[in-house]
Amino acid sequence: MARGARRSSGLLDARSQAILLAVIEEYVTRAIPVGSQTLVERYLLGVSSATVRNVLAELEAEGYLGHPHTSAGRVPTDAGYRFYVEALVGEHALPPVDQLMIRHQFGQVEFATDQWFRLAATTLSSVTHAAGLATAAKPRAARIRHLDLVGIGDRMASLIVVLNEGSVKQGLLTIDPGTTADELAEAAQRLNRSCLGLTAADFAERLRWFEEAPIDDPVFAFVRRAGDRALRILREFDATTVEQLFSDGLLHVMAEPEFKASEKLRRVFEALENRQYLGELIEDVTRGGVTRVYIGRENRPAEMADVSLILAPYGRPGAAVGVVGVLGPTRLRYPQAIGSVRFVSRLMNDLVDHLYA
Amino acid sequence: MARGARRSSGLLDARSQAILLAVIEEYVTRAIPVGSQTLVERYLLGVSSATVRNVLAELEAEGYLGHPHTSAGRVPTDAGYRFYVEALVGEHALPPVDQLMIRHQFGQVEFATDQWFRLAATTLSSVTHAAGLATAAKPRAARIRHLDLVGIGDRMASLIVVLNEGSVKQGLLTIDPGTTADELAEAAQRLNRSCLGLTAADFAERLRWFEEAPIDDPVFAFVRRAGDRALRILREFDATTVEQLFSDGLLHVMAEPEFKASEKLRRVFEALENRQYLGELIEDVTRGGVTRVYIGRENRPAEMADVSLILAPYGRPGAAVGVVGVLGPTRLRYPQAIGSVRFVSRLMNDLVDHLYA
DNA sequence: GCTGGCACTCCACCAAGGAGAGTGCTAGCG
DNA sequence: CGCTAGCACTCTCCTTGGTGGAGTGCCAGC
Repeated sequence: MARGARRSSGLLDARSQAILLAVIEEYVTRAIPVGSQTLVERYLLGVSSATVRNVLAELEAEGYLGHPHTSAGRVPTDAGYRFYVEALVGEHALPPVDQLMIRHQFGQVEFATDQWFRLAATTLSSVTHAAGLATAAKPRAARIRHLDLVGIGDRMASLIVVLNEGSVKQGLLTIDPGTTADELAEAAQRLNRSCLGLTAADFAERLRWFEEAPIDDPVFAFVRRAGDRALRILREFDATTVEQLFSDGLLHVMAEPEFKASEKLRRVFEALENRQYLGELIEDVTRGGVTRVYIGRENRPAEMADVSLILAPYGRPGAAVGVVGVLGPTRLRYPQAIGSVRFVSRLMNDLVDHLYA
Repeated sequence: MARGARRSSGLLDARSQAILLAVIEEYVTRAIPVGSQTLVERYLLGVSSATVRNVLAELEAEGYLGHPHTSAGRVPTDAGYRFYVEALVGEHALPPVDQLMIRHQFGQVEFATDQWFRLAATTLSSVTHAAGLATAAKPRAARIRHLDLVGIGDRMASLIVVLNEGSVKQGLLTIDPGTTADELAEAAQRLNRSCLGLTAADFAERLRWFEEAPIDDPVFAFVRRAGDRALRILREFDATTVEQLFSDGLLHVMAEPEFKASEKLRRVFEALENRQYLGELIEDVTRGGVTRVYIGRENRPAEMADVSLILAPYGRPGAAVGVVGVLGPTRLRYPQAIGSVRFVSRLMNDLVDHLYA
């Protein structure tokens, strides 16, 4: 029997696909289980509701649709969404007007690196009506581009570390009262000469070499101390998987009917807060170098079973990489969301490229 | 009639106060309206439930208690909490063990200014089980302490601006390809010489003075451009009321029974997101210089009618000030929360003081 | 002025029942 | 042989009505 053969192969004929598509789009917009009647009325399928019911039953057997209870309409399963994303729709480009608006906004912060990531999160959130996520671009191993020492008050100095990808870190350092600005500058210069372009590992080596130098020079002792502090900053930076995560619009998700009046979303937030899983995903995505979609239970943590994530990498694989994306209910406008995420990731790519051009 | 006189004066005798206290503490811990029976059973008041009922009726007439419906127990009103905070309990100091733990945590980030604020928010959140808030210390008018220019790639330079209170801002700048590190350093030095300690207004003046200098010197033109960029950074900094707001533990609030399954909290978040009202409060608190408690409807925006805020200033009024605090349901453990907030604000004070010692 | 007693009120909870939506199945049609 | 019309069935949702219980307000008596 042809039908049996098709079922086991997992392929769907055109009509089944059309109906699956209709179910998903209907469910995504209305958030209520969809029945055969509705489909016939709204999607002009040219067949009767009974026929549609037969097809729906098949789609359910294949695992693409589910049933909240016996006499309810159909709801897409994670597998249904997966098929939808991969075979049925792919990606929708952002409307040109949105593209223009977003480009404009990014244009305004072109020279303020620290705002890029925040803006990426905000933009994605407002365009997709889901939560927007963005991590700062982070190199696998930071290199020092520049060091500076600035006196703050009488017994404190601020150690400023500029990393190769352009981000700036800062730490405090105690100094002897009476240390002059010139002495600080001198110390900074010495450090700069000896540590430019070094990673934490190399820098540690270099400092060990310092260690063997004579101790009696007070400036030298200070240089060593500042070096230690810089090394610590560097190591802390390397150690964190997700340096900074910006998120915006978690409220949007909160407003979705499936999360109204429910404990679920709180769990999701909690899972997000500890960064563990997100860190892994980001690792995944940056390593893979392509946009990834994680639907519902495809997320390992149980708390994330009701949300989907779309993540895209940006940056230069050799130098520094980050991730942008959205988080929303599994009932997500995937084509639009994927398009938006990829658009923003390309924009971020361009911005980061400028830094290395 | 003495009772009538007392009622109009708004003063309460010892027993009424004891009962009001009992109602509030009971309600704060159990989150269910409290009846006369419960009070007699749990608080050993030495009188019968009927007497308690009479007192409760008086307290309600005075406006300290409310009634969800005719046959329900009593619930404190905002005025009730207000009286409780001002006349009945005041502030509870944090348990020494918590103090020690918090001091320890702050000790670990003593030299990483950018982590102070985040830690303050996190700490307050975990100690009070409400949302913790903290703004970075911000001077009324920023002054430049130090400028630096660092080449990034071939046609970009990072402009680093260290402000007087120690925070570091950063912006990008295009440069002519082939500009050497020495030229950048030279430009930075020139800027430093002429703008040290200036506010945005003074700096603008100085730059105007630059304007009139001969244009043909290419380094000079660049210095001018970098100056403009620095000025913009300075002005942006001055313009924002709340430079950075760290919050943590909004989840705690979400878990409270009054917000479970309700739209209310989402509104609160939204009201928080636009920073308008919070900015005003912070202005209030820093100007007043003392810890303030805003209970329920005392908050102007209607969305905030169900939450209370406790905010305390820290920093040096002349130099830089910030705010720490908590946000929770009106049903809050005020004494503990106030104590915690003030403790953390004192800690932050000490930290900031180090910068100016 | 306090207390015990009592009638009253109102919510929370549960069960019953009807409307509605949607299904699965079957017989019949082209 | 696939599609369709019809129909019985199922399950949710909503409304309705009834009950128990918690808590109040008031009154008479100590």
